[in-house]
Parts: sequence; C-alpha cells; structure tokens
Amino acid sequence: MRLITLHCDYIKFKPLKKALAKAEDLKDKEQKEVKDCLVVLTAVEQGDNDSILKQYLAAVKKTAEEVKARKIVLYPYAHLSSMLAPPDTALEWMVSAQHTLQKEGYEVTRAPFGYYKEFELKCKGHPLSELSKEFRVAEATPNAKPAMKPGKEKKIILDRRNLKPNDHRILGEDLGIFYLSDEIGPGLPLWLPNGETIRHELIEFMREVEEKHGYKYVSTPHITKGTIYEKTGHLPYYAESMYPPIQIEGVNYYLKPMNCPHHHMIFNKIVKSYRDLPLRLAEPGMTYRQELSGVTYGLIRVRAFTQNDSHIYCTPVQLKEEFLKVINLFEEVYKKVGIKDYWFRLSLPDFAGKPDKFTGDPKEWMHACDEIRKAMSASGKKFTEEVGEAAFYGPKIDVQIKNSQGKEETIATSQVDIVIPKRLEMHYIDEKGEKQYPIIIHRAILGSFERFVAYLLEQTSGVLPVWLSPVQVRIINFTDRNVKAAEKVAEHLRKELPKTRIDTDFRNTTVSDKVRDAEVQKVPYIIVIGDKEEEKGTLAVRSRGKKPEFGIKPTEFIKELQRKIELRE
RNA sequence: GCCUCUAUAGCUCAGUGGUAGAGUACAAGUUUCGUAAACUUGGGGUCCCGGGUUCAAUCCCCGGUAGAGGCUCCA
Repeated sequence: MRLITLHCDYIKFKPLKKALAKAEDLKDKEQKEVKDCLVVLTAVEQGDNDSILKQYLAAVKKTAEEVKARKIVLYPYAHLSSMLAPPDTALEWMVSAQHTLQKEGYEVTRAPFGYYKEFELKCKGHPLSELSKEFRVAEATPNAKPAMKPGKEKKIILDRRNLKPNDHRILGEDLGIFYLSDEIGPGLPLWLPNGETIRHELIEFMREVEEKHGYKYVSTPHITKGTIYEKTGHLPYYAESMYPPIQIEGVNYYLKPMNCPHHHMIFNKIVKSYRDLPLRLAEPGMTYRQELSGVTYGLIRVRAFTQNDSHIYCTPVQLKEEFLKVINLFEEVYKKVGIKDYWFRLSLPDFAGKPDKFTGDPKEWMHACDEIRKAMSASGKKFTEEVGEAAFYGPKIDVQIKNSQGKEETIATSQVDIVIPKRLEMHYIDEKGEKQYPIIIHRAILGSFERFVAYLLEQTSGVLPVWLSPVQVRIINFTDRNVKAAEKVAEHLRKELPKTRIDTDFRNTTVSDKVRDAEVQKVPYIIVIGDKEEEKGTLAVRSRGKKPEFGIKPTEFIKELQRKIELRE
C-alpha cells in the first residue's frame, strides 16, 4: 500500500466518467469541496492484508493528529503503484478505512473509486503538509511450506546409532535436561526441570562471581529498533542471521541477535568521565539468530539462546589489564564448573586476504592485537593464532573445546571492539577534558548457557559437581517397613538443608533397582534407610559410583554436604 | 540453505505388500529383598505428514517436515 498525505486548505473534486467497468455507482456526481483537511492519496497493492491496513490507518491518524486535521479525504490514486490490487478489493479496503476512521471521530470524505476526476487542491506547504509512505507485506517465502495438519505433536527423532554415549543430545534425553519440540520449532530448545536447575545454578554462580569482580548487572528488552543495527554496522554482516523485522507503526523492530547495542545505550546514559571507567555491564541476555536449518544441533547451535554476556568499557591504557582479568576469569570459572579440556585461540584479522570483512583503522587494530597478545603472555596461558577469524570490529580470543565426536568448536569468546564506539558516538571525557572513545571488550565467559551446558554434559558424561546436580540427594527405603523412617529422614534433611535438592524413591521394587536408577541419573548421594538405620538413627550413604558407607551420623552428612554446596566443590 | 542417510509404543529398537511385535518405562497385584535390573498381569501405536502405484501401502514411488553426518557459518 502506498500513500501520499497532503494537508490542504481545500480540495475540490468532481467525477467525470468511469475509468473502470467496475467503478462504484454514484447517485451524486456533483463537485465536492472539503476545507481544511488531510487529503490521503491511496493506492492499494497486491497482497495487502489486515496488518497493512492497520499500519495505514495508524499512519493516517498519526499525521492527522500532528497537523491537527479533523477532516480526512480518502482519495483513491492508482498512479502511485504498478502493482495494484484488484479493483473490488481496493474499493472494499477504502470503504473499510473510511468506516474505521469515522468511528474514531474523524469527518471522512471518500472520493469515488474508479472514475476520472477533475480536482483542485491547495496544499498548506508547512513541513508536515506533504508526506509519503509505503507499507509492504513481509516478503513471502519463495518456497512456502505447506501448513501441517493440526494433530498429534510430531516427535523429534534422536537417531542414536551414530552418536557417542556422552553426546549431550543423549544425556539431555536420558537426564531430562532439554527437549526440542517440532511444534515450537527447530533450534528452539525447551529446558526441562532438571536442565533449568543447572542453567539457573550457572546463572546464579556467574552473577556471584562477576559481582565480586566489579561487574554491574543490567536487564534489557528482547527487541529493538533496526536503526541501531544500521548505525553499528551489524546489519550488512548480520542481516542473514537475524529474524525478519516486526513492523510497529511503520517502524522496524528486530529480535535482538546480540545484547551489545542495548548495553551501549546504558553506557551512553551513565558514563561521563574517565573516572567512570572501566565500566563492566553484565546480563544473562537471550538472543535470537536465524541459523540455517541444516546447522542447528542439540543445545550447541540453536536459534534462541541466553548469552552470559558482558561489555567492559575501558580506556586504551586499561585494555591490557582488563583483558587479562577476563582471561583469568575463564580459568576461575571453568575450574569450578568442571570443564577441563579447553584452550585459547587468538583470532586475528586478515587485511590482505579479506579486507572487506574488517572495518576501522588498521593502526588501532594493531594496538588492540598487541595488547591482547601482551595480556595472553602475561596470563601464561597457551594459545594458538588464527588469521582471518577476528570479528568485523576487532580481534578476539576464542575458547576452544572438542565435542563428543572430537571436532573443535568455540565455546566462549572475548572480543575487543575499536569500531562501534565511534559509530554510536560513545565517549567519555579524559583527564585533559577532551572527548575520547572507549574501547569495548565483549566477553561471554560461559558463551551461551545452552552451548555451555551441552559441553559440560559431554565433558563430565553427566557427572556434575554436587552444586550443579539437579537432584543432590536421593533417599531410598529398604523395605515397606522403613517408609516412615525414610520420610522422617527426608523431612529432617530438608529442614536442615533448605536449599538442597532432595528427593525420595519409595517404589515397591528392590533396593538394587532403585540404586541403579539413582546411579543412572548421576545422583551424587544415595541414602538407604533400612531396619539397621531406623534402629540406630544413622544413614547408609552411597556416594556416586562408590560402595556404600554405613553408620553415618546425620549431623556429619549434613555438615559435609553443606560445605560442598557452599564452596561449590 | 546444499549433498547423503534416517523416521514403527513415553524411550531404545525388531519386523512385514494383506493395518504390527520385543525390551524398557507406566499401572495393578504378588514379593519385603542390604546397594547397578525380583515375579505376574494389564493399558498403550493414524507404523512422521501429503499425494501416487496397487484389489490391498507401515513397507514401493514422488513431495514435504524433522533428525543425524558432511559443507558453510557461529556462541
């Protein structure tokens, strides 16, 4: 749909003869005049739908309000488009628009449809008096897929034949971590209760650690106007992996494929001076990327994922130290969560081979690359170098890991950005009172929680540290005689350890069977209550994968468990 | 997105041109056992979806969807 709005002192028009066989019948063919009105020249186009009509009406109303016009003249004007809708449809639309606007309290005149008309108007000529707009239906997908019949949810087949036993897709299924539903869509994982427990523990853990290291937590919306991505320069690089925009009142909004611009706007709001730096903003931010359908894969490549994201804004002098702190943070965190096999990769630009991929001043690139290299040497960590793997806005360190099939992949990243601050006019005032651009470190220690949990499962085969285990203690009765005593033990432990995840298995089956189940589920502590325990008031505790220990005093067990969970051992 | 392979019970899988089975899980009953699988019985399937061939399709053919491996891309 296309339109031109003209704020006029008057318009006069008179139908002369039919231009279309299907022109509407008219009783009154006299000249009409409307004074002080908003004339809306309109062309309805092929494929226009309700959403387009809504946008059209919203735009007309907005303009009418802005110019304070109470009278509106809807004037069909076919010459605006070469892809006109069929006349029947177009007329229907014009009438519908007229009724809607009348209901809203406007005095609406509709010029006859399908006639050659003589007309005369006087446009007021102020800045808002002439506007044009165009509304388009989102591009129809060329190979549109036939709609599935509604019915039973189609299950997603996990073909285990080619997968290793520690593949996170198998563990994810067996341990109740996540689920991919065809009804929800490929690459859109649903976290099951056990998985969400792990994810939540990781988020909490990161927040604790990061706040300890001076990060400030923020929270930002999932959509944003597209203009910001034009400014940052992301659009040309990212358009393909971004979801198509949602149009609201004629403005394009995108699901965010990264959290950066949101954080940068917070920087612009709160940073004034070099004294405010470094500023470290952090957020477990959910992002959306339209990955190719052939590449989505378990929790490792998905279309909606939560980044353990942070942006560190600093001065060029602070860069090396801040970067070093990030590198050290990787080690601190990975040790706690149980990731052992990983290494660093310094990803550099390739100005000779792919100059188009990297933007900005080569001198600043060199400075950034040098500072990172120095930071890496200072850290004492081993790293490889890869030319051409840098981001478009700066060099980066990637944390590399091998998946269950031995293939190298990136789990996390820390990127230096020397380009975006200029594009978004981010600055601070330095010691000399001069405006300076900050350097940004984009870093995600855990990468995304989705991918991280996947690799965590693969590296540990599901044997997680106690603090991350979805079920930490399972209490089993030895015979039916012991159910009540076992319940009491559960109650007691829950009271003493309110944040601990304790469950019970009182099924009518053998102890071995229930122990086996708990072992398969990788429960760290299995407590069996039988006649002996009931009599002595002790616990039979079986630590994951070990032989049971008998005669443990509850107080001892509680103390030990509390320590392990608090210290995240 | 492209190439190859795959889709049968909640899960893991057999099987057949004449509409289906096992193990496990689930439910009921029996059993009351000292640390990785007790016994019996039962319910449970539009054999992924749409079309074609055929007297007849879960099986053969075509198309779609989803998954796996690879390419490419990424956290």
